[in-house]
Amino acid sequence: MPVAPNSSGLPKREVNRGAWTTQEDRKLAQVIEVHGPRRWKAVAAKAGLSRCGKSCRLRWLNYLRPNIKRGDISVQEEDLILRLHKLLGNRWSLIAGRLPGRTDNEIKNYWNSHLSKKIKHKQHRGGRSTHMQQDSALCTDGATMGRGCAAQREANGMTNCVNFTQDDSTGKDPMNLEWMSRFLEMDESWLDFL
DNA sequence: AATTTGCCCAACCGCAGACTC
DNA sequence: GGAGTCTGCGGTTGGGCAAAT
Repeated sequence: MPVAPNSSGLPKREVNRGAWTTQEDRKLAQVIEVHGPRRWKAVAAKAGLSRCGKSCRLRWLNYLRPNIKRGDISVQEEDLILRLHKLLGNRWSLIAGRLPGRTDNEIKNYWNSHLSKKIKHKQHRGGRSTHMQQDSALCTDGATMGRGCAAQREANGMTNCVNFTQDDSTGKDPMNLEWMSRFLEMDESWLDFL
């Protein structure tokens, strides 16, 4: 009975899974240093790792990439996440793109473990006037809204006023959190139209 | 001290769009 | 234009750990 290939094309049995070892990290970092962070399948092969390309990419983006900030999300960052989520929905990569050094995975985890609970808790205590509550009114369930809600807004041309790209996700973006925070304050006005 | 429960986060999976031939 | 491959994204899972019992 042949082993069914996974999405990377490699037989499941031959692919290493689970936590990365420091040795694997080192090998991956070395290859990326030489060949750059692209052609992930080739990177995995060159590094001699029994990992699929996707796994290598994820490891690089979420852990090995330079300028990564880990843990200790500040109050300012948290506020920014809340505001951006209100505008963009579960578009974690876009939100992460506005938070230098933060990854989409980290923000997604932070949202799911901290902020979504905060919002629920706040909602439970009554009142629907804060922007956090508006958020849940816009997108009833953060976990299921996903691309749909944000895509809907894109279809309505609502993201035109906020031209987000991910090119600056490495932290080179000159825009700082304070600027973005102030911008979002202004931008909230369009929510009244919803 | 042992077991259970709940939380956090790294990693995986499936899908869709972009790219290449 | 179409098929195959690659890349990026968001949702979900499961292992490890700490707190609670």
